[in-house]
Amino acid sequence: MSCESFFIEQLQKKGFRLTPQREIVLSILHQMDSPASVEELFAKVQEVSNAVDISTVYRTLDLLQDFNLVISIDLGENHRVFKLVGAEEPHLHLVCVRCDTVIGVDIHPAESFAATLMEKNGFQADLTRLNIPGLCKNCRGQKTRSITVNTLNQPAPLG
Amino acid sequence: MSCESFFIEQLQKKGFRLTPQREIVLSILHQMDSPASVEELFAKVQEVSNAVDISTVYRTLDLLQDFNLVISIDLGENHRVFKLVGAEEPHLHLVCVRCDTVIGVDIHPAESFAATLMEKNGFQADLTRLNIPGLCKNCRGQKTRSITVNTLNQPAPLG
DNA sequence: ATAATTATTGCTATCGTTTGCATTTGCGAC
DNA sequence: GTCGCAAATGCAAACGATAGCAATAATTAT
Repeated sequence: MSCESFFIEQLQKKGFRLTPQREIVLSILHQMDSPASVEELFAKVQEVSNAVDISTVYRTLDLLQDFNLVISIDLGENHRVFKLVGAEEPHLHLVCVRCDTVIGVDIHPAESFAATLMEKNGFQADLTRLNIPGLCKNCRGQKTRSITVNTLNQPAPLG
Repeated sequence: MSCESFFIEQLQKKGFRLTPQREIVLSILHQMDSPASVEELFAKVQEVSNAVDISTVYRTLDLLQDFNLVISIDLGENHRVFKLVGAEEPHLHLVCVRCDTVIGVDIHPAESFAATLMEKNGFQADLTRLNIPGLCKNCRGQKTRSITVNTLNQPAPLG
């Protein structure tokens, strides 16, 4: 697969090595159909070989992120998930703060917004790393929220 | 100050208590002129009273976030900073991935973009929690980047 | 003012992630 | 193939952040 061949190519270019551990982690990422936590990924890696250490999984994920083959998404509450993006068009991610679903969407609607930021602030936004928090279609429909959450969502003070 | 009075009001409303520790943390946040890490905040808190535990600082920051008086910004690399926003208009944050500077900007240019997301994806974006990664004016000018970083920033593979 | 109630604290243990280091192993040179 | 070197690994220790819990202290009722 070309995702693997790109990985191998990148490794060789940098003088890094192709190891069984790295192949396993990449293949597991391929199997996932939604972004997965380290815990999930490590569990699946261990099904293949229980000799692989979790620190190697972390290190491989870092490497894949450097290669832009994987992105990580912060779900808040110290919850982070990883997603293989190598084969896809660049896109941004809508992250539901309620159910943690991640939706990849076309990057183009954001480009005029990015242009405004550049014009007004001289800031060059990196839309491929942009994760947008909010409520997905499903969760938006569900209005039953706990009292605690409701009362906390009040307007900010004035001074 | 009205930020403090809002805090006290919110505490009373929920049956929570105003403690010296909470007052200290809030006053330290007031002193900071840029977003600060827990490490920095805790150091300053200890200058006031070294009896305050770091877990209390964490808990107070959580509480202030629930009250929408404080926001936290993920700088990546497991680096998180906190910023007092109680007195400000809601705005979004431009986060420089190079120097970690955080710039607060007006939320309005993002609203048409948010409208597009709602229309196309049924997703209700929360712009007040939106942090946009990219390069700030200063860092955009500096083209001298390490070879490692340059070679890593290559287009994604096709398949 | 005093007592009762219960939120909050500091301490400790724990969890998830990272780092240091000796050992292993991939990979190029021979 | 074998050798040599440096990258990568597994292990264990360290680190930042969190949770449990007994002791403390802020608020309410008396």
